Amino acid sequence: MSPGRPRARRGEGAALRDEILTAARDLLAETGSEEAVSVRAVADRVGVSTPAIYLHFADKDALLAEVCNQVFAALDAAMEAAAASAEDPMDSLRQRGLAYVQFAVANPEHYRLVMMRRPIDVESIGPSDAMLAEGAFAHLLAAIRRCQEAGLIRADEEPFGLGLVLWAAAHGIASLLIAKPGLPWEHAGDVITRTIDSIGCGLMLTSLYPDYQGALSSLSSSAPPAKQAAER
Amino acid sequence: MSPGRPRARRGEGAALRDEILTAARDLLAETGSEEAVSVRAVADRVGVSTPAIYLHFADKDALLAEVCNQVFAALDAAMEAAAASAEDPMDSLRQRGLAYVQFAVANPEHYRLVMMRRPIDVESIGPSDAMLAEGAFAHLLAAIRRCQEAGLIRADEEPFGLGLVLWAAAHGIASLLIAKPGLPWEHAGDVITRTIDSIGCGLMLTSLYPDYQGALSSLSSSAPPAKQAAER
DNA sequence: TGTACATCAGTGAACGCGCGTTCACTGATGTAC
DNA sequence: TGTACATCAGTGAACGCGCGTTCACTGATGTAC
Repeated sequence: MSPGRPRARRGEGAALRDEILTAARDLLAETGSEEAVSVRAVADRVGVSTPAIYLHFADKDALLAEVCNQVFAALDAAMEAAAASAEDPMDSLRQRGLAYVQFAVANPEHYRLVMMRRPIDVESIGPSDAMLAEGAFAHLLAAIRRCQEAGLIRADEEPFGLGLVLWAAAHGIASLLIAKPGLPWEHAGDVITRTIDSIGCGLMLTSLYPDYQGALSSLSSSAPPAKQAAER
Repeated sequence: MSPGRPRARRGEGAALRDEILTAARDLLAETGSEEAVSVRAVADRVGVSTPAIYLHFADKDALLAEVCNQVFAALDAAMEAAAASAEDPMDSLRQRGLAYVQFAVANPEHYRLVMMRRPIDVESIGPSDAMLAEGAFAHLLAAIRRCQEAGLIRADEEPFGLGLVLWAAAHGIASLLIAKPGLPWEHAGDVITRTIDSIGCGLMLTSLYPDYQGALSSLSSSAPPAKQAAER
């Protein structure tokens, strides 16, 4: 910190705030460890003394909360970009799922921060109201509604419930990839597409056919001879 | 620690080891926070001085590793018990999934410890070799094979890949419930069964019908009029 | 145009805290002779 | 049967560390008169 960075001009103190947030994000990415993101480490990386952080954030939690908001925004942007190239409403859900997992794998410690942490405030914390109200989840719900309007999912289904199902499915793969990198993920791509296909087509089936068991077994009567293959 | 617990007899020092493990598990459950499980806190709860822990465990990591093993064993036991009452091989998978999520919700901090932690050792750690070799995952693979033998899933599918899909699906719900308790989970049960049904029947469909898209649309031609419902 | 002064954007040093771990020790228990 | 002694199962005090946060301060920047 010997030479240090130049002191900001009168009205430009807020510029440091952005640098602090960027430093925190970079530290997460480079160290791959939330513990490495201490107030001291962030200040050091910016080239500023430790107490300077407190000129811009009330405390460490406030700093991390703002990082969370930025990560959620980036996740949303990634999913929207992927969905833009979708061919139809159902493919839009699929592309979102793929983009979700890819984002998590590309930014594991960021993902861990926003989706795998113990909630600080057990009561009040929805999953960051911003995410629900205008973020990635809201966009997912809109995509589900478009599927309903296209007749691909029953219109009397509650989009919120379906959204949770899809979110949980994508989150399952993403967080398992992050928490258990030692698993033999050679065919991780297969697991992802397989899950998405299963969930997607299972969703359509159970949604279009309340009696999906019957539909399935009527299909099974003309199914390929899986049993014989098993008996080889 | 003033009166303390009686000192163990000559050959009985190992009894303290079990008490330490139990104390660590109880602390996790009661505080709901891994940070609360310090070597000091564990020793205090057992009624023993802090260095006494080191007579039975090389360091804190070794202690936590043993707790992990116990939690994995308990998870396996819960799933096996649930599967015992299954009606058929497919229902066995379903019961395992339900039991998995129930275990996680009932023991959130234990689940977090074994399934949501950053891996200590990035390289060597498989997901605890014990789990893969003889634990819950191995039992899941066996259950999948029984489905294949019954002709419910194609025999030429790789059970390991399907196992990952199912594990990820259950883990998705479990870890989302734990990490985001603030979400409106009023119908958590619906999300669970909905996911299990979707995955299960999607798995059967995509597995029995490589051309599941065709099968789905042939079904769709005789589908209930979802489109009209959407147009009301 | 010059100067006193308020304010803004920081700094350096220190606070108390809890942590994992180590060290030198103690005292009861059992065993060898 | 008695006693010296090795060992086992611990204890008490202390180590250094990094953490979040606070306090009193400094010095450049702009403004009022």
